[in-house]
Amino acid sequence: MEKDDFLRSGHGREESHDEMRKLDSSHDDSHQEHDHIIRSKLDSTKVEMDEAKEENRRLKSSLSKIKKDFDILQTQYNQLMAKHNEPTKFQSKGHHQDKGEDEDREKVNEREELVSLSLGRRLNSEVPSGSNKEEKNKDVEEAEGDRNYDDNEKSSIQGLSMGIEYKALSNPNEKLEIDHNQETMSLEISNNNKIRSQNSFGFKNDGDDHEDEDEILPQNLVKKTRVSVRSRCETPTMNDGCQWRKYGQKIAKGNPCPRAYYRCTIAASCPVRKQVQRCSEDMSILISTYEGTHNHPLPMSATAMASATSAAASMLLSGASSSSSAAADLHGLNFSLSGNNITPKPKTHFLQSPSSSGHPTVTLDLTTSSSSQQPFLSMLNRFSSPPSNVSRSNSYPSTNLNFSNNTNTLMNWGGGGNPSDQYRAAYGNINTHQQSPYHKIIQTRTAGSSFDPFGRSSSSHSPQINLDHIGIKNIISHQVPSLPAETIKAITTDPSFQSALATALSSIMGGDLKIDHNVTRNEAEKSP
DNA sequence: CGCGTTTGACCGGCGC
DNA sequence: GCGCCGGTCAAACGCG
Repeated sequence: MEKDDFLRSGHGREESHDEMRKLDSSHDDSHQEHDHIIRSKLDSTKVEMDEAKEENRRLKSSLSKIKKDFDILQTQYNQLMAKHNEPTKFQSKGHHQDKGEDEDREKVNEREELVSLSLGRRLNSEVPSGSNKEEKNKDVEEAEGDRNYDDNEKSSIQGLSMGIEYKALSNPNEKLEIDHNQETMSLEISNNNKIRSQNSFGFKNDGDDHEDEDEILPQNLVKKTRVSVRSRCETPTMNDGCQWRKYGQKIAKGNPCPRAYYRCTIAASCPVRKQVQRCSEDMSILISTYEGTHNHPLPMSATAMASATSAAASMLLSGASSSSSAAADLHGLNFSLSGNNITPKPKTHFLQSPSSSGHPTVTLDLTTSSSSQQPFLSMLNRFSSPPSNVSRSNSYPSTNLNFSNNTNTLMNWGGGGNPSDQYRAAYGNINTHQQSPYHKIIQTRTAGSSFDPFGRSSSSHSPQINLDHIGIKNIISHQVPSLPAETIKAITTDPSFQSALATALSSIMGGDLKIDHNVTRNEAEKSP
């Protein structure tokens, strides 16, 4: 039936063309021509039917994979929930090193092997100085509770946890095929703070678990963690779809270009700040640095960047941050990691960038030219508002979503064409109940409520899985260990991580319909 | 007139 | 304690 809808929706225009032609032919009274037309029409329809069948088959297999993944995650989630219901099991152990503790540790490790993009950082100042294990358990419990926090409570737990609706790619390694754009990107992570982390992949940064027990208070990290995006951008600012108000400008030392300070104005109480500065070495490079967590739903046009930055931040927190220097490829993103306390910065201009201020900073470097980086950037652009040089009255974000049918992979937003057509392709299908292959996904996503790509899902009823609860838990403290590059690569190339990130991006893009429709105004940001 | 930007003043952290 | 620097504030200003 989907196939029929597909055929009807996809080829209606052709049919009407043929109708016209039919009329013309009847005018000529040429039966031969008429037969020929019908035959050719039959042929083309046949071909299209075959294509539709093929498409259908692909989608079916994708669906089954998704189902399978979902079952697995569901099981794991249930296991976690069960474990969380027995908190004493972990808490009462303290520093004792007995066999039971080892068992618990194994369980924790087992649990942490699950897919997660936990970016949670908490402002709670009552973080006990107890054992790491206790803190870890507490983290899990708090993460569990995050979903239920209201806004007030959120303010005290400004996590970067990504509440991600489960909508996995059928294949984590599937590339996001998106048409090309002018900008390219890679990801670079630097960390100016001394950070030690333990992550879900079963490694620790070094053996000094017992030294430096005085960890950085989470609130410090919340305040200081930043995600910096470097992009080649001719316009004064890179439009990320969010709404910003400039509140200051400063000439930073070492860079003749002024640094502009923006704050998010979508919500009055939104703590998110952004700094925009041109790179002194290459004026065509724009460095946008984001800090904080949106405490409100974002327009779809802003979610791509927000999710990208949150994903990058997750890497920072998941141990990748505390690395020396490494690089990896993540769904077309080049993740290169650096900790400037350990190794020379791979790019000197970082010293002049806003990330040099001592904050743990994740930098998304969109400036390196790599075809594999195109998809992600295209994604950002696709969901961004028109350039800021368009008239402000017309600066509502254009959603260039295209869930067109002629896709070879599950995640294909390509197709180009004019944005309104793409919008129709994406939403028209939904409104007219002509199911695009992604209709169900969109519906599922729409069923959920708002989503904060920087932070957490604000819905507790939607069929979302906050990956906070199913995997990586990180403990960040003062010391920057030197994580082997292989380890970092292992993180970023981990299929689970890739899949989670891709899922995050895809779910955000596919699912913020509700949010987007609620957004009544989203001006393109003005140039500083 | 309202809203956003500009820009000098101010504040706090950090290093010496 | 002092100076430097990054970051923020808020009055003045400009624009639609």
